[in-house]
Amino acid sequence: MEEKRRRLVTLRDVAQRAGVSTMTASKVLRGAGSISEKTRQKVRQAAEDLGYLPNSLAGSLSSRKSRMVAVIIPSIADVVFSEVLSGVNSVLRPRGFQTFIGESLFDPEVETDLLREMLSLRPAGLLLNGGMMRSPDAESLLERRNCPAIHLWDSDHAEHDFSAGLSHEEAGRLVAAHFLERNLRRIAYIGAELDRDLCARRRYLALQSALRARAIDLVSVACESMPRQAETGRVLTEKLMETHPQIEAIHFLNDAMALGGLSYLHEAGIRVPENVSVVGFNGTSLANAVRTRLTTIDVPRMEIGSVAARALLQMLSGELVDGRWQAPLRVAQGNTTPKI
Amino acid sequence: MEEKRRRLVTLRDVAQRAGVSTMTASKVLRGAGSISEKTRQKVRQAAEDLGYLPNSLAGSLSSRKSRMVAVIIPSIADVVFSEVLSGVNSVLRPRGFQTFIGESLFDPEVETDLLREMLSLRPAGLLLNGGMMRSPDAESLLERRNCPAIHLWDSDHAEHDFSAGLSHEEAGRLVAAHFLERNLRRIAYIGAELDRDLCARRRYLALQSALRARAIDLVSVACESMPRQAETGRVLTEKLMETHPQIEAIHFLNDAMALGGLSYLHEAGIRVPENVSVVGFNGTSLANAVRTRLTTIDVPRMEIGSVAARALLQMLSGELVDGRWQAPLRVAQGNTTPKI
DNA sequence: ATCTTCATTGTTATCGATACCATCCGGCTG
DNA sequence: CAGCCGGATGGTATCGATAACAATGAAGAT
Repeated sequence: MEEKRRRLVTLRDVAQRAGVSTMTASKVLRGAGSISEKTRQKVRQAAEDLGYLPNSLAGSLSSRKSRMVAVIIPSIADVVFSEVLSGVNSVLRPRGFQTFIGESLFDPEVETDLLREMLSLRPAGLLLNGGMMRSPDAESLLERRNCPAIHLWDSDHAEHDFSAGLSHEEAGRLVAAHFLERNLRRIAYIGAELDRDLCARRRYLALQSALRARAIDLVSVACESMPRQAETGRVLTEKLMETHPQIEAIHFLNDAMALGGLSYLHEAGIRVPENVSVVGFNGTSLANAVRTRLTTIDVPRMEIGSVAARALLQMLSGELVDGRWQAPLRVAQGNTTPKI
Repeated sequence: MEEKRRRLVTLRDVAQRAGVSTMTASKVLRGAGSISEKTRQKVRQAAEDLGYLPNSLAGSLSSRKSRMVAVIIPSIADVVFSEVLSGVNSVLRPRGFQTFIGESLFDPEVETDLLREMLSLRPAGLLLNGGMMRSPDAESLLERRNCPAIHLWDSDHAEHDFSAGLSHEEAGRLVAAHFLERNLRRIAYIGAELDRDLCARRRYLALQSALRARAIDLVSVACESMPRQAETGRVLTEKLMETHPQIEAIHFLNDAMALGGLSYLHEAGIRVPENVSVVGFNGTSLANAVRTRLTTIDVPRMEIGSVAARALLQMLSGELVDGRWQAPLRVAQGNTTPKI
């Protein structure tokens, strides 16, 4: 234990061993400035001999540059966001950037705290999940930031410097169109935590208003306090079918909830899609794994992440990126809605 | 853009505005030392007026302490690890620690790079996923670290300062016992990427050796290059049933692959569990969501994360934690294996 | 009235790097 | 041969905080 607390090797130690100044050693190890090949060798050798590990706290403080990128997403355990994250990582990691992940759990307070802590580390860039309530404190932190900020997941509103995501309104309309084309009229929506997830809410509202344009009322069964998981989908579907036995089609907040719903429908002897059609959202690998291939909206999650990351890199290299990138959306027809 | 590059407010600015020394301001904002209430007020007011955001790079450099914890897991997009991560976060976040996440993708090279970069940030602690190949460079980096390190996911071997995980050997034995109790004799294993995921491999080997003790040969169908997902499970199950049509039971690497397998069996008209029994691994929410409740091994993933995080906190506060924590395992009987 | 004493506040050095600029020196130009 | 040039190197200040200790001053003790 005592041994572990020993002072780590510093650049100065390396320089001394190589018989050069710290400045020279610094340049060699960063690959900056012009240094003779002989000196480079010496320094590199010394660094290796001593097992030198640079201290990037010191480096970043001094140069006022860092290779850390802060990312705030609602939930790590939700496949949807973790896949966006994978996309981000796949671009940033190979370029030597570290991503710093914060989990807001859809809570604006937590998000504000995270933002404060992360900005304290003076990251090179900021990736934020869109579609959340944002506290005034958070807004003011964002204004004071001195790094590019990119908005993920939501491209309906262009906030910050760049947005990469999908149009949740379009997604809602796509579902409406899908149902209408199939002459389904008695339609329901099942969701959860809509008070906090503004993106999901926007999909819901878009579906609702598209239906209302055809004089159709959308039945909604949502629970703010239950998790957005299969079990919740199951429970809410049961509740829906009891109160509205004549329903013909259900759109779920996500695929997991849709699967839960399917499982209830099956047990209740309700046939899909003959009696009830089901549409999920996300196009997760689940959707195809089950016996009944779920009709859902495919979202290119990895791509959203990688596009956002690339935009960030461009901004860091000085190019003035601006605007937004909108992911292409499509209905992936499974066999939980009738084919036409 | 120009505006964003302005110098941020420093502690000195705050101190000047409050009419005190930087040291005093520092103490107030950290809540250290003894400072009069009047001065505290002044400093806090000044900090708020200016929108002061501490620079933790400078703070950590100076105090040689940080509140960053580095975590390296194989994959963020895999629910299994992301749930462990959520457990970690749930403990560390409320205590003001930042987790720094690296994704190794089961690649030792990547892991080594990550380790180097993360240690460069001088984290307060290190959480590593067990059961991976580790390069010699990585080993030497680990030896030179000056922070506590904790092993996640694997508790068969106690490495580093503490391990929190499960016994993969026990898991393998549990599955063997489950099959044997049900008089299943023609048994197969389906997995992927076993060359890199040593934990999964250990489960497989434990199953194999437990069966061999009863003179039973385990049939194995594994593919190193395919992802450990539903689709792979489906494909490999098809392959298995073609070559070994007489098989009675299959254990899959994880629940997702098991679901893929179930979906194939169903389509091929093979009845579960009458003709073939299926056991997954993990106890993910999927397992219960589908019509056929999957028999699987329940692993308390969140708890593994939170136990590890608590152990880390204890070590940071000076208590000499040592040893390991082993997660309780149990077979969750679904209806993909016969009841007894 | 003088000396402690303790709470409060300030001074200086340092953490480990990089930025910026000065210096050195061998070779080339005129 | 002086003067200039540019590649190679080093010196010093600085980044923005904290550690360690010194200094201040008012209250209480003798």
